[in-house]
This record gives sequence, structure tokens and C-alpha cells, in this order.
Amino acid sequence: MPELPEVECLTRSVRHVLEGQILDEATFYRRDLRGEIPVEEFQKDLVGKRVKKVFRRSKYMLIETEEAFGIIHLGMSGQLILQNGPQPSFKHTHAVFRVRRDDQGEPLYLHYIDPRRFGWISCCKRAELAHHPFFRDLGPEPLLHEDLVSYLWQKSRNKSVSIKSFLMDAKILVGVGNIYANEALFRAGIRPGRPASRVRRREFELLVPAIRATLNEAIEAGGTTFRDHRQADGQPGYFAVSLKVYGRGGEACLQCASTIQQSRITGRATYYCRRCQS
DNA sequence: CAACCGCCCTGGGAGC
DNA sequence: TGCTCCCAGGGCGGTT
Repeated sequence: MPELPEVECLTRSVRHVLEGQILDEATFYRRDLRGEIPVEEFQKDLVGKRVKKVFRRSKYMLIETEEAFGIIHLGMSGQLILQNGPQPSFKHTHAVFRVRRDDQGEPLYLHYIDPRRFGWISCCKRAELAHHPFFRDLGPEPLLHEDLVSYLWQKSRNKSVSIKSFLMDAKILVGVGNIYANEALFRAGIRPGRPASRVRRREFELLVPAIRATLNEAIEAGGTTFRDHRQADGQPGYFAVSLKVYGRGGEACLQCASTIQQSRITGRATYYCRRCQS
């Protein structure tokens, strides 16, 4: 599942291919994914335009032109794969984007593939981005916010939800999904089920670096996104990082050898060590 | 309003 | 071996 690190790596790869070039053609093989694709608007506002910037916000990849933003979300199972030709070579290819390159002869093709169709492809006018439903309520970026300890501590004071749900709430903080929430809480020594309001400021001082280290290590490990994603098995990047608790229920804790506990918090698989996390 | 639950979707693994 | 069932997860809408 693409989380922030995977989307960050993918965005960097796409940036090399697309920035400064013309998005020459977009072919859609269906008009809806998780939601409807604004096909006509996309064709009008993005196709034939020069791409100024490719960047990431939360788990969305944004393609910026003079007039508009293209918005790509990979959902649970999405991939964007660089190909030499337009013909879909993977099942569940829903869109193909052709990139005309000024400097070189042959165009390149970006194939959007998403078996579960939990992703989105959308667009909006430049001025609309801040008010767009995807973006208007988003919390800060965990790797950019300058005083994340104070911010999270203050935000959590009246929250009865678990610290894990709190971290995964995109209105509070973006980009921390279930896997990295489990991992960051283990690193910080905090039990995932504790009410957010009862996590002390001193603990947020451990948690914030834990979140950042977890994300940064995953970004480094996933630095070869395109190469990885071109493999037929499409193994997502997070398998490359060493997961210390996620998916290890019943196994020995790597720090203390106690049994890793498995439970469920608001419907999501939760893993922690009873001895290392309190 | 805060919190939670069910739903969307398909592939893959477990269990029989 | 093949079938069925269940789970994975982000985000959103409905309910409590």
C-alpha cells in the first residue's frame, strides 16, 4: 500500500520524467475509480500543457501546469509505471499518459494501474486547490512542520481517541498510515491504545523523531520506486524497510523477545510490545 | 460535534 | 486441487 514514503519516491521519479515537458495525451479506460474522473476537464486543462512542477501533498501527487493541477492518488493498490509504449501491459490499467519530450525523440508513457480502484485521478483549477475537498482539511506534513511536538501535543489535549487513531487522522497529520503508525509508536515506546490526551509532552518529543525516522528510512529504502514498480510483482517499497512490529503478531519482539501483541483499534490491525511500550 | 462503523474493491492467503 | 471466506487499507458518509 503506498503511504507517504512510496508516494514521495514515486513523485521524485515522475518529476524527472514530466517536469518541463508536455503532457501530450491522456487515455482513460474508465471514467471512475474510487470516484468519478473529470475526464473532459482533465483533457481541457492538462493535456497539451507544459508541466511546471510535480510535487506531493499528503499522499496525493500533484502535476502543476499554468492553469491547473492534475491530482493522482494511488489508494491501496495503485501504481504509476513508466513504459515505452501506450499499450496496457498490466491488468487493471485505467489510464495512460503520454509525455512528449522536447530534447529526445521518443515519447514516454506513464501507466496508471489500480486493481482495487481505491485511488483517484482528478484535477482542479490552480486557484481551487486550497478549497478542494481533498486538500482543504488536511493537517501538516510530518516532515516539514517546524514545531510538530507542540502542535501535536496541543491538538491532542482534548482527544479521547487512541494515540494511534490520532496519528492516522489526516485532519491532524497527513501521511501516517496504519503501518507507519504501528512502527513509529513502537520506536517511541508508546502503546497504541492510549488515549491521545494522556500522552505526555515528553512522549511527543520521542514520538515526533520516531515518526520522521520511520518515514525517512522508508523513503531511502524506496528510492528506486520506478525500478521496483516495473517488476511484474509490483512489490511496494515498504517491504524493503524492516518492520519491527507490523505483521509480527505472536512473534518475538526484536528488542526484548516478549511476544508481540496483536489487536484491533478502530478496525485497523494493531501490533505492539507489552514490555517495550507503555 | 466527536467518535465509530460500514462501505468501496480485488487479490491473496488460510482453512477445509 | 479447488472452493469459500476473510482480510488488507484510506477516506468518506451515515449513525450514535
